[in-house]
Amino acid sequence: MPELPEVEIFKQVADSCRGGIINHVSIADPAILDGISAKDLEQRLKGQRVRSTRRRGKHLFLELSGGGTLAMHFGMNGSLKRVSEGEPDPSYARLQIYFEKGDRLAYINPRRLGRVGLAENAEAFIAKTELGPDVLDATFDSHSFAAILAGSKRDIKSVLMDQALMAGIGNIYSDEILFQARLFPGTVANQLKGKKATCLYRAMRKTLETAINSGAGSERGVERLPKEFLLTQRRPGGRCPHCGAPLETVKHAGRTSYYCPRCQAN
DNA sequence: TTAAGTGTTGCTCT
DNA sequence: AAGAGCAACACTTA
Repeated sequence: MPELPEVEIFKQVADSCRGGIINHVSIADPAILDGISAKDLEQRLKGQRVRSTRRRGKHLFLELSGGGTLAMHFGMNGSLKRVSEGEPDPSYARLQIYFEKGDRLAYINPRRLGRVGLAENAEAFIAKTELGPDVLDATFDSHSFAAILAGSKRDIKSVLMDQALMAGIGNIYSDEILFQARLFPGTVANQLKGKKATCLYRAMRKTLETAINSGAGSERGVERLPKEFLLTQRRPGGRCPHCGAPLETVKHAGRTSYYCPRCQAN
């Protein structure tokens, strides 16, 4: 679930904790830590404040008042929740940041495929991880997007999901974006030039923005998406919201793509 | 009961 | 060098 729209919602959750002084940190599962021990992380966080938050693709950064940035990734599932004092721990809360006021921020990660680490700053983490530009960043315009497509002979679905080329899109939203753009997932990227590339770029931005505004990542997020979204039907037996044809699936690199065989012509 | 499937990423092998 | 296969993990579905 956590692709760009969901992580953007988690960012808003983290923002609501800005300014609070961290009293202590509880790490229920050190396996989700990346490159730092539980003890060191607690030492580094204690007494600090979350000064600001940033997002790049599917990564969330909590920038600390005294330097250092907590870098979070949510894996194939996972979320961030603000928990009030006295409320029980959410299931699968692997790490919790307790604030002096009593509330806390819970990093939830059932499958333990996500990671939390401490970097000097977001830029350093981004460079090390080789993350491409965030697809919703204002500087990532249709020309930058078209240039990436022109430089790849791979299928468009893989290119959209390649975090080193552009960051934020995963299996779910790439299906939705290609559906909105009426493109077959196996279309070769460098065949999408000019108007076609621009059309796909606009579909990408609009789809992600719509998902964020629909409260993606909150509970029942999919049901709150517009009914013309493929995602509302993205399951075995689902039908195209546009023409009613049964959806079909193809596999690329082990990932299942859903598409409408009539609206997304090969 | 068991096995296969799943929203991600990163490694290995070709 | 790009792309396939698989492993990491926990849970759900067939």
